[in-house]
Amino acid sequence: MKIEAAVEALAALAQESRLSVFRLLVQAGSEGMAAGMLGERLAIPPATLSFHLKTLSHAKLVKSRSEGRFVIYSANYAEMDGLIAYLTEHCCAGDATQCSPIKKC
Amino acid sequence: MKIEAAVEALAALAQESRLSVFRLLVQAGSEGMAAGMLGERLAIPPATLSFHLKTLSHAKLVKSRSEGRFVIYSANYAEMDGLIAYLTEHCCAGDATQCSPIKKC
DNA sequence: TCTACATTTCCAATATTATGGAAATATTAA
DNA sequence: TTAATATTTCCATAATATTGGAAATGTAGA
Repeated sequence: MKIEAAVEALAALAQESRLSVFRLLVQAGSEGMAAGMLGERLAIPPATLSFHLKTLSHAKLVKSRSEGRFVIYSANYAEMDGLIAYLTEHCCAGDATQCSPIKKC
Repeated sequence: MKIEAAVEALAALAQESRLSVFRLLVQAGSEGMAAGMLGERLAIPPATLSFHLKTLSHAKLVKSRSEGRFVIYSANYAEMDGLIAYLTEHCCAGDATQCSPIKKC
């Protein structure tokens, strides 16, 4: 992952509504969750939610698929994996033992 | 770590200059690096750098100490640890094996 | 086709963030 | 004390992000 992609992923997650959406999608697992359900659960109006989902999609942190008139969003674990790997590699370098995921090994 | 702190840490890192500063401080290790050296290495004007360092400090991602007329900044590994742990716990939950730091174990 | 519903786009208002010159502050050395 | 250097604060400007109502788009069922 390049620094530009890392910045974009970090920015996508650096907003409480979006981080909440992402967490909910992680909980939802691979089945994902419809946009409307996300909005209902988090009390976010449709237009606002759509804006945030677009931001997360553009950062590749979520995927979407259509099912009838529903749009089902799901977390993209691969991209999150990439982000965590980036942070672990570039932001713990030289002192990697201090970062918890590695410390656990 | 609460969601508010996670958002603040993510926001602090979600800007290329600041992420570069943090990476440089990680490389610098516990000795840290003077503000002026950071600005020189990254070609960031003093006022701009000071603004970004304040943002990183407020998010607790960097610490600073004075040495004479220099202010030495250093990475706060503990907070980065906390952020990575938060992301690993809340953003990979239920499917934790898909996140690389754990996959490596 | 018509109606209902899900979601997105459009748009404008508001809020937040980023930038950097200039002045202020702080420290050291002469 | 004075001059030099390091950093921060002040400030105005510009850029970007957030919000959500209303209209548009797309889909399913009657």
